Amino acid sequence: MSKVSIEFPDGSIKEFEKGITGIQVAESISSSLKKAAIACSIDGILSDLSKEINLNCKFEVLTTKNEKVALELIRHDCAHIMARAVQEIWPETKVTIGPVIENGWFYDFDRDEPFTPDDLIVIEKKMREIINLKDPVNTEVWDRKKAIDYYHKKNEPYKVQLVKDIPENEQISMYWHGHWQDLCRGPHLANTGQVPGDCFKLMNIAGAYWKGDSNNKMLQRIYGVAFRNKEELKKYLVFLEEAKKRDHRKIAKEMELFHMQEEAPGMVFWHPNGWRIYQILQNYMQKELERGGYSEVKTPQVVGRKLWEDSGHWDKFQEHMFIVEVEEEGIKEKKINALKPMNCPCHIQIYNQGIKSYRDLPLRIAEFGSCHRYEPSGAMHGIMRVRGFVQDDAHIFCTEEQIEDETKKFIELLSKVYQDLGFKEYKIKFSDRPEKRAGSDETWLKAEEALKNATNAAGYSFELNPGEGAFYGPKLEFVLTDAIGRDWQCGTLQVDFVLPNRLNANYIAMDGNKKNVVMLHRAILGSFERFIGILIEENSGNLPLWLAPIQVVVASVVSGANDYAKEIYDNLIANNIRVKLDTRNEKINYKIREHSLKKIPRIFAVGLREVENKTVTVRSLGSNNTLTMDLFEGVKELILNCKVPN
RNA sequence: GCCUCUAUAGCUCAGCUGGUAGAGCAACUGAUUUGUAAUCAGUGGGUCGGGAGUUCGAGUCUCUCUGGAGGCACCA
Repeated sequence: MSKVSIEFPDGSIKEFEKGITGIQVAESISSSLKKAAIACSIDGILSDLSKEINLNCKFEVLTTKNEKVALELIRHDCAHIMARAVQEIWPETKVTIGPVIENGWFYDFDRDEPFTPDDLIVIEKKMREIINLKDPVNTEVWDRKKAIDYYHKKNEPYKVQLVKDIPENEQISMYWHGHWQDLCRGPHLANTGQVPGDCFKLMNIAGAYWKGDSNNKMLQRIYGVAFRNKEELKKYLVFLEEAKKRDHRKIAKEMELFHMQEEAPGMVFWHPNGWRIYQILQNYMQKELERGGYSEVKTPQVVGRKLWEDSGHWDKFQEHMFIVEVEEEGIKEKKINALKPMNCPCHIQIYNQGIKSYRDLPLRIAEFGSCHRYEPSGAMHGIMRVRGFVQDDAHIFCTEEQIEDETKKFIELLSKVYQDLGFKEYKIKFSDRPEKRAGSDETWLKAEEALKNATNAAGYSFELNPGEGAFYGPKLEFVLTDAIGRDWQCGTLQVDFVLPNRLNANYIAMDGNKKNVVMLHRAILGSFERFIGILIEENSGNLPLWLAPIQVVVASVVSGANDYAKEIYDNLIANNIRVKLDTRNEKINYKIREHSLKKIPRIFAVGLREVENKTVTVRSLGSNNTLTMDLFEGVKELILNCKVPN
């Protein structure tokens, strides 16, 4: 009998008899090479191990070296096992797709009855039963027509559609474990028993449109998470619990930052503490913008319909604007206005006052622009996505030649600001032309190239986000994540050749001819609301001193120290420190606990010892140690640490 | 907007299969002068998100509206 040689990832090569099955291979190798999951690669195409091996092939064995792949396979097979479980319990259920995602998988089903949270428990139980069957996995490549007929007979209309959508040059690969069948390109574990039965959990049920299109039927999606072992699963679930504690909506209550209520959905009622943070941020941004060569302006809230029609926003976003109708004297028809959903057309109005020369460019117009958008009810999320918000908006009017330099300057400014605010890492995404757009392809190409080249020239890399650009131009997105890892676009830079043309924003070029100006839309924070939300979650509410609404509490230990405490308080007030005085007749433990829960970064505790020695005992949030220092030194140190970054 | 879930005192939550609401914290009053994450005692506070229905009777069941959560879709 002839032999096959198999190369393992650790470099070793072993010979096996031809015809050996993948499982036999797995069983014959040392446990260090063997992991729960094992897959093989034949001619570079990953396939399952249960297939007989008759060729010389290169194995990819999933050892600890390749944990990532192993985990992918576990999650992938969990999706199949879950779909099988669902169909075994509710045979009328139609299956659709079930990909691996971060931390787990989901599978979309079509079934008339909705799944309930209790059903998840039942499904989980069934999944464990299936795992215990250790059904071997089989795959076969099928002819397209055969597959379509098969799914027709089986009454799986979604699978028929999926097969039809597979490109002509791709194989139709069919997959079985036991008698249960699915359409899948693989790869898979050798048998269902290789999924550790205690390392997955079904998380939640959600609606999702077939093919992601809201015109299609809504399917029922079940999300699950899976890990290599019980400990990792537990770790993940603990992480989720911890992340909930960092939720900005929860912390905002604890710190008394803001509230929202039924009468104004999606609008923020800022309380003194929250408004403090807001103002500190705004003052900081103002200073940075001033230094960056921007001029601040203020434009109207209510603007007539015509301007939005001219800009193209009316056409695309009409239903998402707050419309203000006014009955004007002597005019029969009501005048239709919109609460401004953005600032760009207004800034162009300022630009358009008077004739601009190339010598005026680049012209940077900034506004802390209050905007209102009638967001769909399901889109709103705490203060991260709201209907009334303020952008740190600016538009840079420049020539084509200036795009690169302005992009570079902008990214530098943005990274400085993010650094100052404690964000060392952020994703940059590049979004190019969407399906529905204004402007010619030629214009788009020009804009996309300009933005890409400028970003590259500035030394930054980005990931592609195809088709996600604004309707008037491509954009760079600067993405931060919240406590549970959801992405939020904060900063943005957009190149726009379209709006200046629609709204006649021109300049006189060096050669004396009139030219359309180029407009760069940009924001660093994005909106104060979203950014503050992210800031809270990033820090669990423990803001750096310069951003904290209350920086320090002076707390007396006994009433005999109250006068001294007041003296320190006055001193700090005079030094512009945001300070509170606590001379209540309470134990110092009580005061420490209360102020710590409110996330106040520093506590100055003073008792009779401090009165006598003219000292303060300083406690920093999160530290169990206290430090007694000379009063003068203590105040000096505090003032130094409260300084706004420069 | 769509799917699922959810809404009980200021906050966090309990209230089983329907019999007109409970706890802790907070608040208020009094006592306590206290050394780094809760001092003690007492008092007040809700008609159970709004509306309708079923029922002798609804916080508890049904419908509907509104808000919120998790997704999907959307995101100028």
